[in-house]
Amino acid sequence: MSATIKDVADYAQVAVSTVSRVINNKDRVSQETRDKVYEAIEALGYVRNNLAASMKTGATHFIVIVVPDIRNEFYTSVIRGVESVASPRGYYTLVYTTNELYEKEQTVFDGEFSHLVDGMILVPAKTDYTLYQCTKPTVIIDREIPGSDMYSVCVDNYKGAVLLMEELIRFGHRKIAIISGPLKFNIGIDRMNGYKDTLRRYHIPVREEYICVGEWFEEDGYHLTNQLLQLADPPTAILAANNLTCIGSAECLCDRGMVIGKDISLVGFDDSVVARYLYPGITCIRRATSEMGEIGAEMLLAILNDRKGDIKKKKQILDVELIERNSVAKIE
Amino acid sequence: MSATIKDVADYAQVAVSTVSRVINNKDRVSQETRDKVYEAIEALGYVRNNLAASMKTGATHFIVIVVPDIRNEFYTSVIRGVESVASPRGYYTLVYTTNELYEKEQTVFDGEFSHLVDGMILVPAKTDYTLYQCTKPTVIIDREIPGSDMYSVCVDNYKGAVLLMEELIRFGHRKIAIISGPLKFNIGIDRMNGYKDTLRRYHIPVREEYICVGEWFEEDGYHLTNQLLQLADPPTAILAANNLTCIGSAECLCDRGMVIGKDISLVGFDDSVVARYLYPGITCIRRATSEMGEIGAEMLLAILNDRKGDIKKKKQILDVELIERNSVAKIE
DNA sequence: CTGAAAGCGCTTACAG
DNA sequence: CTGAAAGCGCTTACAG
Repeated sequence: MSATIKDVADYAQVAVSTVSRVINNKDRVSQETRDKVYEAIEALGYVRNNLAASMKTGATHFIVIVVPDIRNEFYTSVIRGVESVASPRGYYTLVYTTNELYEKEQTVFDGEFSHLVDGMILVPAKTDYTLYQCTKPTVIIDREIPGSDMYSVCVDNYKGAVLLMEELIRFGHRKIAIISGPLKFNIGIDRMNGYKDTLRRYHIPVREEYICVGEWFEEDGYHLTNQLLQLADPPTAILAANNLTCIGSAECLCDRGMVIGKDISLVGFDDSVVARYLYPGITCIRRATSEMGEIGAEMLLAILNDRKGDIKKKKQILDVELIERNSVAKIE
Repeated sequence: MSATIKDVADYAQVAVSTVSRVINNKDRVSQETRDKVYEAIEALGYVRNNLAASMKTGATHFIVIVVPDIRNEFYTSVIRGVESVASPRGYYTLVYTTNELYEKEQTVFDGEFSHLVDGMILVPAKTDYTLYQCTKPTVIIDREIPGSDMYSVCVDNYKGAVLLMEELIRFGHRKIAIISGPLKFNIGIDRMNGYKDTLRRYHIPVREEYICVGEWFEEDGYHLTNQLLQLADPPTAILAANNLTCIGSAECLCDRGMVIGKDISLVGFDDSVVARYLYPGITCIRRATSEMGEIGAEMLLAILNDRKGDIKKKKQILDVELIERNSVAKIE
């Protein structure tokens, strides 16, 4: 087994409390004994068991970021953002994937992790977070639970949808469909409202058959697109309300031999490798993903270090931006 | 603070050892006291501090998977594979990203994590792992350190390169370049050997100017492709030896207005979203990524649970497969 | 079947 | 400046 603080103390012929003092740089310790201790540590290859320490101090210096799916580049960007601020501050970031399984999210909240981490950053998959209030400090990313008062950082989803709609309308589209996920969180609700409000503002009738609500997955994008194309009066443009549905939609279009940006128009919420590289490039909304992670981590660390005062706003809303590519055809 | 085993014991009016027995299902405990304990647990919302428990038992039931970059879908697939076998066996999987920073890998090896986890799965970024031998049980994924005797699971890199080369040659190519990463690990060495050996086998001269060695990143793929195209006698086909260099190469080609599969041919090692969706679809080698994670996790759990006998081979080599798409032009 | 006690590897008042 | 002791939340022989 690896050496313990006791081994070091014996080797250096001092008390364990002295060893503890030098490795924690606390109190005054004479240079002489300090040297002896370092020598012992070196000789024994000692590395402190932080977990044992945390039993006394209460702080583990671990934070966990919980995401629904690690293969979605949106989440990995957020993770990178979190790590980039946590690491230099001396916090380890653990990644936990729920794989969209409710039981796994439950696990986190029930506290299995709560002894391991000082706080968490959460991209929730489900909307029921009452239970969640009672555990460690937490910051929510991306999805806001309507009515909750938790710390959170989101983007301006409404504006994103509006920008997309205005772009389509500018190109002459009036038969515009939307493919969205569930209307439970802000991300569903706000984007849908942006869609409908913009139509109304331009006096374009809202047609129920153009509004598709599935889950946020690729397969939903695919089969809802299929469904739209079978309509008697199919849309000329589709707004896919997240990265996966956009990919699924594009896939469906390709499989049917339709050329995006010519035969049909497609715009997406969220940039992605696919949106970027799929010919001819898909016009979409870019939001500050890694920045969401960074800001979320800043908030969490502020809470953990009793600097709540540093947080100007409990709920941050970041701006979004339209990336124009070539997926929108001109309608005469 | 949350309730402890002592709180539960007090509430149920039994000894802490008794509580420990019922939550661990050890020894005989009368149904009556068992009920009392469960009642107390319920009432207090007790959840056991596994970390405290691990101080006595020595087992944390955490494993960590260390990857260089969490945004690379190859790694995330491996992670999914690991999780899918660890989770049902009662192990938590932690993800740790080194972001290609040597110091961070060092950290893991130096043992900061070793008290937290029972074992690790590692996709190494650097080749120097002598130090690494002395910590917790470990399984290496993807990259083999030449000469090491560690547990590992890799793919048949040599065969992959050969399949790609034969495909190009079948289409009439003789001026074939390769873009590779460093020739330190098996993944660099074996693929390069597959490239050269196949050329020789078909009596095609190996031209030094067609052999590009950079890092494994997108930007390397980009600028090495640029370099190749500026040659007096540029290649008609490029073999990009991993997913990122392939993406970078494709990007460069697009930026120069060249049509892949017509003006030039490109094949890649590793499938990816981009290879799949980038018009016209890039022919590449698919390897069993999540399976690598699964097998690695199986091995690690076998070691942790004293079932080393279940491991038939200390070093597993998985097969690869050619995915034909439309990125190879016919040379007359 | 159940309890009292020791100990896992640390930290932190409390003395000196 | 340094040491002895208590305690963090558990588990596990050892008694009874």
